Amino acid sequence: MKNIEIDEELYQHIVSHTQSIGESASSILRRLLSLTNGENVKKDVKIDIDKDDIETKQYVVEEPQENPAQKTKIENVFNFINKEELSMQRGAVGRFLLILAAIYRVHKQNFSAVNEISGRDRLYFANSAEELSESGSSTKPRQIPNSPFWVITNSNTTRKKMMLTKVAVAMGYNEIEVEKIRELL
Amino acid sequence: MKNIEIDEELYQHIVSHTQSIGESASSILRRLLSLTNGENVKKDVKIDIDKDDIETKQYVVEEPQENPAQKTKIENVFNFINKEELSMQRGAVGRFLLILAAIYRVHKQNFSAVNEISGRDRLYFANSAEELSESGSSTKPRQIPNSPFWVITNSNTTRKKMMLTKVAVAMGYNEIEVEKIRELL
DNA sequence: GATTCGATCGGAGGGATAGTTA
DNA sequence: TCTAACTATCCCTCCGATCGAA
Repeated sequence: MKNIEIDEELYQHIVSHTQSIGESASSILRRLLSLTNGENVKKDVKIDIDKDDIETKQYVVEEPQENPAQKTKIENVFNFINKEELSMQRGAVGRFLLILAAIYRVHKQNFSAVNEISGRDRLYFANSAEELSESGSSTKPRQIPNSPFWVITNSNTTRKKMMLTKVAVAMGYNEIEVEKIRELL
Repeated sequence: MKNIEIDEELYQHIVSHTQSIGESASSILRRLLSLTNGENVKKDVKIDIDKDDIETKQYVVEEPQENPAQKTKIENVFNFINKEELSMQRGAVGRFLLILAAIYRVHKQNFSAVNEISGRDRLYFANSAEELSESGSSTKPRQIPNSPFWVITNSNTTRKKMMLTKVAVAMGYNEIEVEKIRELL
């Protein structure tokens, strides 16, 4: 649980959308932000069970699709990638960030695994610009759009591709899928 | 100010939509909940003007009266403008081109009127990079995306806004609409 | 003078490649 | 020592504020 500070007016706005006695701020906000059930369910049981159980639960809750577990996965990533937008970027950095943002959207839950990916002495990913700046010089940290994650940007395109590869692998993609992702850069 | 307690996941969701360094929870939430006005607006102009002026400004800028012809026109332009895409551009040039591209899409027929818009000795618009290059030095011509038109790009932001204004006027927009367009930059 | 306009030039971003380290 | 992996310097391009010109 986290505490955040909001202004009076916003508070009243949230309160006014209460739909049941004793409803929590999280619950109201989730409804207002359309972040309903799916994620709720996982959250609600976290208190009682351990990590592994949660994973199991998730699979139950998530799409019970047949075979194409991988197929839907890659399609999801590409659903969040606007080819037009990608090709519009003036350099590899823009594309890099867009691809990472797409992967983040699809893998919010375990995206933090990217924090394990790093170079010999520089960090590659972190949750703040500072951490990255401190791990090397001129690392040029950039925030992955709409995510709390940051990446290092000072590297050649080859290394950016390697980084993408590692991220894709960490998210569980297979060789072919990884190749597709890396080719987007 | 009020404090509310929310779950970890919801917290991450909110954080991930931060759009500026040090942005407050209220500000992010207001954006996500489309509660634009209120404190946000006031904040943005606080530096320059006093409270009374703010109130006035707000009322003026709000509500674009219902005048069917104008309404549909402005809606058309905005249909072709992806706010996300705009805010993603790293500089004014990117936004400038995107806005012009949107106007072009809506006003293909008489867009060539922009060729009349020019500076003291430089051309501002033309149908080729060469024409623009020849009319001045380091004019940095860029093609308006998905159009046969080119614009000069070497100018300060103020001038780019003026150029947008002239284009909007040439396309027949009224004062309020022009202001909305120029504010996109 | 006052104002508008042009384009130079300082600054930031991008990323290949020279240099460093294991 | 040689090589592979990694870092970050440094050159190039883009941006656009600023200041000189008209």
